[in-house]
Amino acid sequence: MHQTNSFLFKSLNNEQLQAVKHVYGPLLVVAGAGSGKTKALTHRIANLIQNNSIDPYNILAVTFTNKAAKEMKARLEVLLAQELAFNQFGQPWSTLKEIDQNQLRTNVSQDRLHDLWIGTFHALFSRLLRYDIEKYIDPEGLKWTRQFSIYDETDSQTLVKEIVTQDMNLDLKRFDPKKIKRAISNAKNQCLTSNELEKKADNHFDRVIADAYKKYRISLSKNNALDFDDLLLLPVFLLRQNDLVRDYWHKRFKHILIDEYQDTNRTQYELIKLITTGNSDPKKFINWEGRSIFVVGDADQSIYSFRAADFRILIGFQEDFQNPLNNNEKSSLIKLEENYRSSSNILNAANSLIENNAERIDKVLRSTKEEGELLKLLSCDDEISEAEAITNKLKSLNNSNQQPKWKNFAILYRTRAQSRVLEESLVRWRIPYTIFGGLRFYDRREVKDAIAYLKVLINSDDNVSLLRIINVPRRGIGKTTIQKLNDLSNKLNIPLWEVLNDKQSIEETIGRSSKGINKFTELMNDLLCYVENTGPAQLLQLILEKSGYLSDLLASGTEESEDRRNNLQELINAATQFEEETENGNIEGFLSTAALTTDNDKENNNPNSVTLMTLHNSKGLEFQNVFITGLEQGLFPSYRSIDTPSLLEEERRLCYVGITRAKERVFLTHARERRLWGGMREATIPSIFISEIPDDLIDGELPQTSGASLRRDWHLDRLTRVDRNNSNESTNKPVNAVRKLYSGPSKGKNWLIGDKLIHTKFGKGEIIHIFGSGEKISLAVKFGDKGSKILDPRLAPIRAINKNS
DNA sequence: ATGTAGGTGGTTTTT
DNA sequence: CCACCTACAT
Repeated sequence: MHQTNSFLFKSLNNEQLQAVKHVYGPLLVVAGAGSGKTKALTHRIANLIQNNSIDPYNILAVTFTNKAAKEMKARLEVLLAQELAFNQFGQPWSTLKEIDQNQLRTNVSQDRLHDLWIGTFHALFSRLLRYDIEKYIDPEGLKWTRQFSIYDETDSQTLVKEIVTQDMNLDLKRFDPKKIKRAISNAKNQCLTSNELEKKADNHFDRVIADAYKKYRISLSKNNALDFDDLLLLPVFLLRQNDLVRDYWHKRFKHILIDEYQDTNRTQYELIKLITTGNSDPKKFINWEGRSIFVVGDADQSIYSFRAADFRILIGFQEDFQNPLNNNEKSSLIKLEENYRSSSNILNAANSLIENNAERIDKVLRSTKEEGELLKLLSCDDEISEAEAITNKLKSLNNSNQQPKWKNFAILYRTRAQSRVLEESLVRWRIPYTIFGGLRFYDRREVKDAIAYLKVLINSDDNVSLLRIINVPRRGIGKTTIQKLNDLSNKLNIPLWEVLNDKQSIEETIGRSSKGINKFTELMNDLLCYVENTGPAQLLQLILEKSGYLSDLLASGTEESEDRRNNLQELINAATQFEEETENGNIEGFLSTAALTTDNDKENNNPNSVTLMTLHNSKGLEFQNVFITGLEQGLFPSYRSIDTPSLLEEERRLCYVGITRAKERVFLTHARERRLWGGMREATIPSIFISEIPDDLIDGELPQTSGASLRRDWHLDRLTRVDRNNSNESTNKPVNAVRKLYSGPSKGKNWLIGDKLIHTKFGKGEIIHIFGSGEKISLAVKFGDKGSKILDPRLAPIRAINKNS
C-alpha cells in the first residue's frame, strides 16, 4: 500500500476501517444515526478505485436523494484529488491554492469519475431505460421508445381518472382515482403485474384495481410514457427476459453500493439481485470473484413503508447474499455503533424512545460526546403560541451572538400543513427561514407548460402533455373541439398528433375551429425542425418565443406574470447548466432530470436561515438545534397509525430520526389545543413519544408567551412504563396494554373501549382507543364512513348509546 | 370559448 | 382553511 493513501484510512474507527477496506463479496453495514456511514461509503469507493485498481466504470452507487448523490460525488472528487495533489505538486492538499484545488477536482471529475454511475434508483434506471427500453418485449404487446415521457403524480392521476370515468364507467365517489393510483403504485412497488394482482384479488374492489392497473398500463404505453414506479419495474422485466441486456449490466456493474438500504422496496430489491447475480439464484450464487455488493442502512430509520419500502429486506441481506468462502456469518456484517453527532443526553433520549419498538435489529448507539443539555419540552396553549414559543427560543438563543446563526436551527413537523403558522410567526419576527419541500420548481404551471412542449416535440404520442399545451397560450381551442378530435383519433385508431396534422379531416370535423388547430400544428412543425440540432436550453427559448408564451406574460404586466417569466428564465438556466454538466446534453436526459429533481436537491440560496421541513425530509441531515413540533396524539403519531402497531412503530422511528438530527439541543413542542382546518379548536393529548423519553432527560419549560400554562402537569400521571415493559414480547401487546390502562373515569361518563356513541355531526361511532387518564382523556372514535376522530369527551357533542339499541 | 361564483371535499409522509 | 371542480353566465 502506498504511503500517500494513508489519509483515506486516517480518522476512521475500527469498524469504519473494516468497511472501507472491504473489496469483494457481500457486506451489510448496519450504521446507526450519525455513525459516519457516508464517510464509510465514500472512502470505500475511493479505496476501490485508488488502491484496488477498480475501474469506476464498474461501480454503481445508489443514494436515496439526488442531493446525497451530488454530495457523495463531491466528497469522492476531493478524496481522489488529494492523492493527485501529492503526485502532481508533491505537497498535501490543504496547502494548495484554491484555484489549484478546483482544477484538480475538475480533472478528477472528468477523467476518473466520468463513467461512475451514482444517483437515486429512479435516476439510474431511467438512464438504463433510455438505452435499452426498445429491447423490451411485452407479453401484452405494449411498446415504448427511448423518447418515453416520465409522468409525475399529477399526470398519472389524470390518466387514471380518465380510465376510471371513461373506460370503466365507475362512480368517482366510490372509486377515488387517487386511491386506485395508490393501490396500483403499491402493486408496482411489490413487483406485481396486473395479472398477478388479479389472481390475488379476493373481492370486488381488488378486482377493479387489477383491471384499472391493466388498462392504465395500456394507456401509458399509448402515450409512450412511464410513471415513477415503471422506472424500476420495467427494468426488472427487461432484465429478466433479455439475457444479453442482463449480461451487459451484470458485467458492467461489478461493484454495487446502496445507501439507506432499509428503505428499498421489493422491486428495487429484484433489480439489485438481477444485476448482482446475473440470472443465478443469489442464495446459490457463489462467484464473487471480482464482484461485491455493499449495502448500508439502519432499520431504526426506516420511514418509507407508505412507499412500499420494507426494512425486512435489510434484515434478510445476509441470508440473501451469501458468501460460501466465508463460513463465519459475522464476516458479512459490520456494525457502526459509535455516534459522532449528538450529545449523550440526546442520544440516550433517542435510544430510550426506540427501545419501545419490538421489531428491531440488535444495535446500540454509543455516545462519543459530552452529556450536554437536557431536552426541553415546550407545552403551549395552541398552535400559535407553539410557533411563538419557538421563535422566542430562536431569538433568545441568538441574543448573545453578534451575528445570528439561523442556519443552526431546524424546525421539523409531521405534516406540511403545520408549516404555515410557523412561517407566520417567523415572518412577524423577521427571522430568515427556508422551507424545504412544498411546490416543486418543476411543478409550477409555467414550467410544466414549457416542459410539456419539449415532451411533445420529442414524443408526439404524449397526449397528456399535448392536451396541456394545445390551447396554451390561447388559440381558441375549446373543450368540445378537443372532445371531437379525441373521438376521431380513437375511432380511426390514429394518434391524436397525426389527426391534428390531417388538415382535411380537421376541416370536416370541426369546421371553423380548425384555425386554432392549424396555428398549433404549424408552430409545432416549425419547432420540430430544430429538435435534431438544438440543445434543450435554446429549444426552450424558441418554444417560449415562437408560441407567444413570453409575449403574453409580458403583455399582462402583473406581478404574477413577472414571477412566471423569472421562473421560465430559471428553467432555461437549469437547461444550460444541464448541457454543461453532461456534455452531450440531450433533451431526453434533461426531461428525466426535470421529472426526478426535487427542490430539496438544490443548494439553499439563503445559507443563513432557519430550516423548516417535514421529519421525512430531515433524514440524513444534521443541525445544531432541532425543534420537533406538534407532538400530539393523532398528529404525531398520525391518527392513521395509532391503531396499528407496525405503523405506530414507524412513527416512532420517525421521531427517532428527528431527535438524532440534533447535535446540541432538542426542543419538543406540543399544543394543548389545535385548530384543525381553521375552524374548531380541538383539545389534544401530548404524544406518547414524549412519555417514552425518561423524565430525567427532559426539562419542562413554560413557553414564554403563555404565562398561565401548567408545567408538565399531565406528565405526572402518565402510564407508559407498562407499555415499555411489554414491548419486547410482541408487536401487538404494547398497544393493548395501553388501551386497558388508559381507560379511566371522566366527568359524567365512564368511557370504555368498544362503547358506542352518537356525535351530532359525525353520527354513530365506536370508541377504539382512549388516551390519557383521569380528567384529561381523549377518545379515538371510529365513525362509519367519516373515518376516525380524536375527541375530548368534555367538549365534543356526543352521548352514549345503549349497546342494545 | 372563456371567466367566475359557489359548492365540495380533503391532510401524512415522496421518488 | 384552501384548492379544485362544476355549473352557469358572458
